[in-house]
Amino acid sequence: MKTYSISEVAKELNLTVYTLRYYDKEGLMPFVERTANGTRLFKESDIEALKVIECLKSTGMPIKEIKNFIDWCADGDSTLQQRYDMFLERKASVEAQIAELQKTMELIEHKCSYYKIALDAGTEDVHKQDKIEILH
Amino acid sequence: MKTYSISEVAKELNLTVYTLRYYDKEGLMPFVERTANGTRLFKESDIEALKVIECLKSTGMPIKEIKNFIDWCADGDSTLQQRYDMFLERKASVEAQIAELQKTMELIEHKCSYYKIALDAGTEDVHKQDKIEILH
DNA sequence: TTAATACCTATAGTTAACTCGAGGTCAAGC
DNA sequence: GCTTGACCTCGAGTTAACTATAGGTATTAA
Repeated sequence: MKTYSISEVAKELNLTVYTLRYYDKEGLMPFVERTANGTRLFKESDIEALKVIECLKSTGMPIKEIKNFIDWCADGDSTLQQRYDMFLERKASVEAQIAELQKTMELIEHKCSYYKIALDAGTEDVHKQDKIEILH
Repeated sequence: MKTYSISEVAKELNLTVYTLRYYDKEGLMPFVERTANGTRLFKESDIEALKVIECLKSTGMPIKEIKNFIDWCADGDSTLQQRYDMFLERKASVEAQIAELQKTMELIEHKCSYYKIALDAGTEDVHKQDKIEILH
């Protein structure tokens, strides 16, 4: 079975080898095997697992909680409920984050048009008839 | 003109007074006036400005960059272009973040249904005919 | 055979964004 | 007059997630 070195995996996942070793130290990669002298050998399935870890990280989940999930995976079927609940919770969290970003986007777009108008006029004074605001 | 104390503003914006003082120390609130003995007096417009700061923060912008923007605001019309460009850049960044979260959401939803099926079956083995994966 | 290169561990340092404690001022209420 | 509570500054401490360094081993290339 084909295996990959830590630097190959780092390149593939756009991480540094430092980061991967850090994740390992934090217990996120207990499944990665080693050679007799200690060098990590990543399997294809390990890379897939790391992609799931990256996915969880991109939802803003802290590493310690991701470790809980990894531990549950090793515990087998008795933790199916926890894992299901975790993903439902992640789903709700991501939905909330998207909603928040969309709300943020409204203000940003308002600022874009505000500054477009000011720039075309050459001065912010063009907005003086708006309710007074110091910072737009 | 009505003014607000730091704790009133903290409550309104869901921040702590520590955080507000920290922002001030970092130069995000040069416009907030003080009483003779040093107590901050927040105007309505200061609160509006802080909402813009919170908006920028929620786009992931670091405090030091937000400070640049605040400085530009104090510099007047000569910085209109920078401020416009900054908001265009924020807009692009937020769009990218939403797109990223939507991609994340796909995997999360896949995991939700994966675990729903496993949970109903009572075992993860129900997915054994899928391509072999260690971590789902 | 030696020199470069990729790997390893352990440990220390960095950065951002808070968070808190000590020590002090000041206005209001008893 | 004295206590309480909100405010202040300054500086130290915290936390997460890296990031880097030192010192060492093993494989490969000339």
